[in-house]
Amino acid sequence: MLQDLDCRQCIVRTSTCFSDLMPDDIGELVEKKISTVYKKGQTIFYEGMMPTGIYCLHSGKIKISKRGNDGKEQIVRFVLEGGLLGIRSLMGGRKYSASATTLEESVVCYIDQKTFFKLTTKYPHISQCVMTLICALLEEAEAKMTSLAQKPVRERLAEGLLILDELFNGEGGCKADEQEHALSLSREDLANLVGTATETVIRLLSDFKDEKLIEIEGRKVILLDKEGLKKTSNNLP
Amino acid sequence: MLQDLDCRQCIVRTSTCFSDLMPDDIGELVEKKISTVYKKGQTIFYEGMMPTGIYCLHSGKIKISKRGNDGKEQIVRFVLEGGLLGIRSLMGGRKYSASATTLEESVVCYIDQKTFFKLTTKYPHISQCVMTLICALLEEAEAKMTSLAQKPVRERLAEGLLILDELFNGEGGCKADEQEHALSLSREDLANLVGTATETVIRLLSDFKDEKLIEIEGRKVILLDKEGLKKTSNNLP
DNA sequence: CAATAAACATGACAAAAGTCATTTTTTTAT
DNA sequence: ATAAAAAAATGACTTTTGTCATGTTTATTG
Repeated sequence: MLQDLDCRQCIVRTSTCFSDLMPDDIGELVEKKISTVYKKGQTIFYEGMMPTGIYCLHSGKIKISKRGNDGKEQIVRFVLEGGLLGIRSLMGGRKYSASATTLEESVVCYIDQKTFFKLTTKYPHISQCVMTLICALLEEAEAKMTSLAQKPVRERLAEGLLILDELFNGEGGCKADEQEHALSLSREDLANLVGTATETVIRLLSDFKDEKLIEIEGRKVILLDKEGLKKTSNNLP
Repeated sequence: MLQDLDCRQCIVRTSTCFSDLMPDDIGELVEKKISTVYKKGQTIFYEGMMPTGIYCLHSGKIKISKRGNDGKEQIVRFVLEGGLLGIRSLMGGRKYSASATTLEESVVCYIDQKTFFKLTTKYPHISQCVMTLICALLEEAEAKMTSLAQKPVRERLAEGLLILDELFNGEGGCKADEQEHALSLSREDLANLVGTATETVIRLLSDFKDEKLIEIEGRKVILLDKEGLKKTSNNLP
């Protein structure tokens, strides 16, 4: 557990709904928040639990995933540095419908619901901001539903790679020359994101490699030809 | 266009977020709302348009659907009597990401955004209620994503039939004896809901009939054995 | 630094689901 | 009521995708 994080400097404040707070309220956050370091692969909350507050991702990367009826994992979305976790469930007053697991070492701050709701009451723009956030998530979820329902795996995988690159490697994704950036999800995670079997992902990745769309270096996938991937994802233009 | 609908009596008020309004505000709604009768198959708004207000479904049934990249339709959800249409897009300040089309003759009331936002400002419980609504939609969307990604078509179709029955034939669905109630979506709509080809739906429905799970009367589908359908949907318990 | 486990890769095969062609039935409109 | 159109049904066939078995490489850890 970390005690010395100062919310004043935190990326969560600059990138999400907690901007424009008065000094006293930030002070309360600094006191009340509980910061924890999670190692890669640890779970912050589990599907089925009742939320008691929200989590802010100070640093790291997190996957949000559900389990289907046969216990198979489905990755629903990712949360990056500066993002919020578990607001949907808290605001909706319902159990977590998915679990949150770190993809790499991450620092997460917990804010109990009382403190959080005190803020939303005092600052209506927070609620407004959260609403906008959730609306965007719903729009994305519906797009993904359509993809899963209509596209063959090959197209979904190409689409998934592009989305991951955009997400993990910043706006515009990874530049062609700065290839240090690369996707390092396991094949299994990739399969659970795209909705297919691990073996199918592996086969398709090596197809993509043959077609010079990507480069494979161990577990890392480097996107070589994004235009080509876009075409094979069937997302025009 | 209808002029004589009185919002005081409207099911939209009793079933959604517009309860507890002061008489004057209801009066304004009665004046400002624009009511329109849509015939079966007509579209209320199209994907890509910018919302200018919200729609309330006074009576009828509506499908909300997107088009995939190949133009194929994907049904995203349904709205029934008393429901709201297009709030997600209006609140999120974004274009409609799906279209709304009637499944039967429907009466729809339009409320322009100015009037609507005046109400949300005056009555915070409306925003709160809309938030809860959208959170529920997101939870459903994520469940459906998982279904589409993981379940074979047969299971999804059984699940779909049960959901439709629950939705269209009231809580607990259609009783075994009152078989006047029945699903009357076209096979194509069913396919676009479940994410498969029309022929596959037809074949599976006739399998279900052979297995005495359903009865087929022309285009109508009557659920005979809901327990059995639940089993074949693989949703336990 | 071995030893063990985990992740990745590939082949062979089976099952699931889609496509296309054609026929039958139902609905709609004249 | 009847013609025309739309929806439903069925068959034959192909493609896609999943599963299982097995080998190989890469990480982890005592």
